[in-house]
Amino acid sequence: MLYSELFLPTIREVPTDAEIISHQLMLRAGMIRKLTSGVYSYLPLGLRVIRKVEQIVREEMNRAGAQEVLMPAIQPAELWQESGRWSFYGKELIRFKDRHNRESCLGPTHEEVITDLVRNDIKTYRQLPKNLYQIQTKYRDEIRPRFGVMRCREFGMKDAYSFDADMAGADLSYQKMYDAYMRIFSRCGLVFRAVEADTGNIGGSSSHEFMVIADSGEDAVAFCAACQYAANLEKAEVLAPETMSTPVEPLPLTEVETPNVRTIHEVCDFLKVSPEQIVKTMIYQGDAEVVAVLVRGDMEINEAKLRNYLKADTLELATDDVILKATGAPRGFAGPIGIKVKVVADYSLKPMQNMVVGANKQDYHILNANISRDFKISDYADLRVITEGDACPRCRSEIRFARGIEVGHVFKLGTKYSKAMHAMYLDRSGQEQVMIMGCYGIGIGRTVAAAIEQNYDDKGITWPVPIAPFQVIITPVNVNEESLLKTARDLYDRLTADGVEALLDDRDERAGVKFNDADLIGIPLRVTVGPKKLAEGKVEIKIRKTGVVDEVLLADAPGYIRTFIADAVGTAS
RNA sequence: CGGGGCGUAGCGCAGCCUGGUAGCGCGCUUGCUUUGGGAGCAAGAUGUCCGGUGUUCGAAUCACCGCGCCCCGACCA
Repeated sequence: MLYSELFLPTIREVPTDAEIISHQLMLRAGMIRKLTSGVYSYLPLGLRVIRKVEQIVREEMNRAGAQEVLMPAIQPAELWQESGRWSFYGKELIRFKDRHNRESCLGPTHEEVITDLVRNDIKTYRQLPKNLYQIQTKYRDEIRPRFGVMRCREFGMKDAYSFDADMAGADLSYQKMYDAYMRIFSRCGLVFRAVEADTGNIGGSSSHEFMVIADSGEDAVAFCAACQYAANLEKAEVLAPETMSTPVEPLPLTEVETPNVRTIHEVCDFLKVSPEQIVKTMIYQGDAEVVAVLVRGDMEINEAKLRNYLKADTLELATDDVILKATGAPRGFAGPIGIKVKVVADYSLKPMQNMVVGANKQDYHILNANISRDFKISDYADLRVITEGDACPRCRSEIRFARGIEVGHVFKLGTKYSKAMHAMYLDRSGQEQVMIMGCYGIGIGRTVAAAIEQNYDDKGITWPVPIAPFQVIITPVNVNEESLLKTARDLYDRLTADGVEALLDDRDERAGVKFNDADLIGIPLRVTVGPKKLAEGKVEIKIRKTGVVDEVLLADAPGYIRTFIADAVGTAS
């Protein structure tokens, strides 16, 4: 490709509305342009990278035994009503009526369509297992699109769906996808971690997220410093305290006036106690029941855990009315003593003694509350958010936190969709059985953005070779010198003939401009064709990522370049 | 949806407070010079000042109503 013909508008200045580095660099490097909030066009350079990632995904999916299909973006409401998600999915689903007034939507994901496809044509265990995938555009009307291509309303996603006859088969399908994902993200040159995750509204029994470690990540990951354990914060298990603290003399229950003191912070200041002595009492409204949840004052309740514990579809903080009814006091003074709803406590309550609790009475708290003497707890459970320094639930070593970008997610769906939509098959004995499903997603554009978050410097992007838009850029320092341009052209022709993805910067620009553009767009190798070295029959080859410059005889350059690329691509895969 | 901010040339911004006929840098066009890390000189082109309504002799500037975008919170690949 000739640079002079490429549609590659680079920007020198940093666009102010781009907050994170990948967004800035994708704009500056002429990869993307925004059409409207959360909707982007890919320009030639950006699309080349997208295609590279897609190709890696395709190769690994095929290698894992999945088959590519392509499903529609337009989907009828009936399928979604059948699965129950038409009412459940919410505003994120872009709905519309066609000219015949039929309710439709733009697919945010394809469990319904694939399940419909499979149930119509797969009838027997002999046809199972199957794993079908597609790389297709998804539509989600995100509450707040942000970070450029990282979180947008229209985006490219690889989604795969497995169908198995039994659990053992489903587990194997899941493992194959898990392994394929490990290879995919490794090949993309990413530093990532597979973490245990909550299943969210896709549903199902278990799941892993593939997190690219980056400070700009929207997700927090808890991981063990010693073992392989890693989990999304909302999933990470917290162990019950092993040892009780040394018993102290229970002090008499004392009610104190705490005018307008509501938050943990205010209580600490007012009563001169530390948060560890306080019990936080939160009133939640589950599907049908109202519960009081207790956790130590310095800790946070994990609503995902609570929802799972209560087996509730919906869960939210109780309204002021409900709180008043349950406690007899306004928000801010709830406590377990005399409360009129079921009380569950996080394990963190177990060792606490002489605690500070709300008095269920406006402007009052109670000192020296003790479990069983003063109030009862109907159940203990793991209900809090893990904190840094907690014990690893697997090996009891120390938990640390990192930020991550979720680029992939694998779910064991079980029978959630196959049951609702009657995806059945006949087993060996002629009995009708429900298929066991799994689903597996990769955000293509997000993977590209994540790769930039991990591969850049002050000059621009430093692409990992396997996903670079071009492998080498050839820069004649002055195209008005015939010999330089001709040498560069010959080298370009030779490399292209060898199957190397080369870009020839034949623009009549100053060398500095070309060098800066080459650095910005991040091509792994730059061959500089200049008068000084050419007089010795040499060119310079600069490695973008390391900055290392090698002087190479012109005749040796193609070999040098092919070896470099083969090593880089080979090592990664 | 709640809270904050912004909207003036392709990009980055000033001008707005205190109303008086639109400006800077970069980029773009042409010419000459220059040519190994974002060149110099000269001459140019480019604006529904987000939109509407109002106030005023006069509105980018003041008021009201919209719209769009960005950032912070609940969602997710």
